[in-house]
Amino acid sequence: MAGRIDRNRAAPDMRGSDLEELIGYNLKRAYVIVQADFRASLGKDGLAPRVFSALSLVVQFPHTTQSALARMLDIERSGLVAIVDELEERGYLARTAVPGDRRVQALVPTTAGRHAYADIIAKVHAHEERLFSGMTRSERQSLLDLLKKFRDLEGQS
Amino acid sequence: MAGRIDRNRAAPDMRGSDLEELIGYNLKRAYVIVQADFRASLGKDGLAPRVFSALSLVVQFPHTTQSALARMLDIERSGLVAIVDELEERGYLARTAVPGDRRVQALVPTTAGRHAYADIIAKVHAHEERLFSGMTRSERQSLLDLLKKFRDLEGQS
DNA sequence: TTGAACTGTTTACCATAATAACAAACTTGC
DNA sequence: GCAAGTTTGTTATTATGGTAAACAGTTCAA
Repeated sequence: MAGRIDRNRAAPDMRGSDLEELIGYNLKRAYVIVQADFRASLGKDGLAPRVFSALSLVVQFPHTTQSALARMLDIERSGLVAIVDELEERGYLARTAVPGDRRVQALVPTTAGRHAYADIIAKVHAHEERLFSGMTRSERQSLLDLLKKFRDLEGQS
Repeated sequence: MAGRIDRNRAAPDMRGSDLEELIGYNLKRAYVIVQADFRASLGKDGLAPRVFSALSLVVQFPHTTQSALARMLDIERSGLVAIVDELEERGYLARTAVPGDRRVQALVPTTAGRHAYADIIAKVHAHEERLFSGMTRSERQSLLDLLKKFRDLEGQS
């Protein structure tokens, strides 16, 4: 144990490092964990997080346009095309013509889409329940509230 | 205002949606905001977040190997090669031979690397200070603590 | 001493996203 | 009414960040 290079297989302890005290770094690490578990929970052929979030909004706010959806998700509308394509291919929504404006196509969930969403949101809730089971209800609520507060403060881009 | 499709340019209000109550979704949105501001704070030719985090650990834990560093950052060691290459090209660290094991190359920060890191960490602290200025000191500490607690619980992958 | 394991590395690949350009459709100012 | 500007959905291109598989050289353990 003298003068040897540390060659442990376990992750070395970084406690007290600058990194560990940065919110940004911890946010990223936490996000990676949650995202990986989300995917695992929805299975190999499950919806990717971004596709899920689009479906969620289409189910809860039917007849929104792609542009409006992109603004809600805060992504470019060009990026939404592939997401909507996938949801349409899965039969979860339809692009429907809007009388009065031939540019836009309102996004309408199908019955299958609403049913699939009900199943999926249940799995997602179970995933968060399991993943955060080591934290108390009030700790989870605090975390959620703090994240929302931060987004409210900085989100008016 | 009757029967018309919502065509506002501003981001529609998603308050009360399922998405807004998911920790994972809020985590991601917060992460995207912080990461974008991080990059903006370090400028066009500044270090990317992952390169910064590698430099941080090399400065604070000199003579670690690439494998150990990859475990600390929880990324694949193949992915670390390009990061270490960049830091070496910038003259911030050196790969040095380790007597007794010709496989490993200990990562040692240069004097320039330590000075650069001091500058950069100051900018990073200023960035977080500015970004979270809408939250009280104790709110920020709570957020940090909750994120660390979550990582501690789930991090033993 | 032979087989297993570890290190750094390259190559290939995948996922997520932004940017730029475009045609079609709509709106506005005159 | 009409020209100029704007919005919508779309494609193509590019950047980024990461994993997986394979490999040669080296070390370790039975």
